[in-house]
Amino acid sequence: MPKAIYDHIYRDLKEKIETEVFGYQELLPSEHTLIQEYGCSRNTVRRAISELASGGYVQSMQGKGVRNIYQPAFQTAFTVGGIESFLESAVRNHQTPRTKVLQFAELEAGEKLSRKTGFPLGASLYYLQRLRYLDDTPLILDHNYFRKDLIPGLTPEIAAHSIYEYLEQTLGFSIATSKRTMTVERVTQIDETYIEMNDYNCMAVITSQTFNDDGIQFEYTQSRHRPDHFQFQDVAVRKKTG
Amino acid sequence: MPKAIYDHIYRDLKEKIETEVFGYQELLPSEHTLIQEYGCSRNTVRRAISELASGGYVQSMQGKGVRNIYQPAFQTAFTVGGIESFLESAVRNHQTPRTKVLQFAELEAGEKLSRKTGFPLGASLYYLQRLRYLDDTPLILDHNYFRKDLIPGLTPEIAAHSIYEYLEQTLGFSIATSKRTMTVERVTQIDETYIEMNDYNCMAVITSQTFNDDGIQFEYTQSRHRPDHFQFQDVAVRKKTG
DNA sequence: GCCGATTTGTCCGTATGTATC
DNA sequence: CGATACATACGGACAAATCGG
Repeated sequence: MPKAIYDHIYRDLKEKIETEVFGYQELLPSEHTLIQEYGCSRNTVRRAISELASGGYVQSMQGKGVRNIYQPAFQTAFTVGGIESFLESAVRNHQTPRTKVLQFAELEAGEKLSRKTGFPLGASLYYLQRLRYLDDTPLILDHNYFRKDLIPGLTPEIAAHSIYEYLEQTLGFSIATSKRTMTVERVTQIDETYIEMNDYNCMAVITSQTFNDDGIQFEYTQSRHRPDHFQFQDVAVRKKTG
Repeated sequence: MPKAIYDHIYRDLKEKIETEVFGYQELLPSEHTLIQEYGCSRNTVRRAISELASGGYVQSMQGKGVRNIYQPAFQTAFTVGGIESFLESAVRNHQTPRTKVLQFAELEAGEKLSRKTGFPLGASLYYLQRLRYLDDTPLILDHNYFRKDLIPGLTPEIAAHSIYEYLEQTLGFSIATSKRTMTVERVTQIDETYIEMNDYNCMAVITSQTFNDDGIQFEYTQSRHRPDHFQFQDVAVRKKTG
């Protein structure tokens, strides 16, 4: 719960951009002006602007100003921007989520699994298979591996609701960084068993390693999406070559 | 070409992480120590660390330190992290790139095209269709739209080499922000004409809008990849809910 | 549990450089 | 050329979280 000043300014400017108080291609007020408006230091204003820039809202131009590059018409519904649980994403998109736990097992990370997941050799893991429904249509098949020692008391009931909520609310444990890889893979027997593929022979696959706020990896997940309901957005900023 | 101090520190620490001078899960030297080592201010050190964090190299923990979360074994070859041209990406992955220009046309942005691409209504555009080979195998089919007024003198010959290089080297014009969307779509007739699909009936599609350093969108591209050679990596950081 | 030392997080004010207009 | 705007960097202050004694 950041009540930091820079975060307040960030949210305020973001909202003004989203509601088109500042139009597309317009310049934002100068740093000097914003300092007056918010009654804070230059660093604080700059931090807020810098976060807007990394989110693709604005672009700073030395000597010129800060341009709004946010196009409201391009904001599509089903996004997977930051770290977001299935439940949170569904709610944000006004969809009804449901989860069916297909498998709930415990196992140990052998050499092969350790190399694949990034968990230390011999780690005790939960393995879950979960089918995710949106508005009663099965669309996503998840294979989750969690470190057992970091998630005490995980049950199929919790897994059917929201593991992230359990982590954050009950265990007071927060998610910090997630490294993800997106690929396209052929459908498997299991995919076809649970998901109506409509002739698609591929799945959109997100493989992720997730770290808690101590920098310890507690999750490895392969999330297999039906292609026609998959979308992933991203903003990249070019590094100056030097 | 940033010769900024923070960038020097960033690169230095990044290399020490990549070459395992700092091991996975270890703590980096404290800010205080780094200040001594580099003989600079705390803000400068913090900026370097902050960039490492957003790249998924480290994670800061208040009161504890900064943990290295970089796993060398997980660095796969074919990545599409930041903004990178086809040519640059191929070189980085030690592959031989080749481009064949299939179409080179000029057209005007009508209402439909304007809505699709984000270009202003009536803008004069170049439309290109390009087939991209890696090690002599056709793998990617690009549909590019460029704003003609921003890219004077574009020719099929330039398009066959590298448009980005032309922009940066010849026009002295730099790329700043790119907004991208990844989806999976069914193969089209055109895809199948040029790319050997091996029974795949989908393509991995990256749709991107790219802005120059004046914050003006100069490009809209749909890049269609054969699934078995597509991979996209990403690092996300969880925002504290508040 | 308390306290002090350490470490990161936030914020301020200022100075100087660079690019634009 | 001077004025404006963003970029980099410094040094200092205080807060918050952690850790060891």
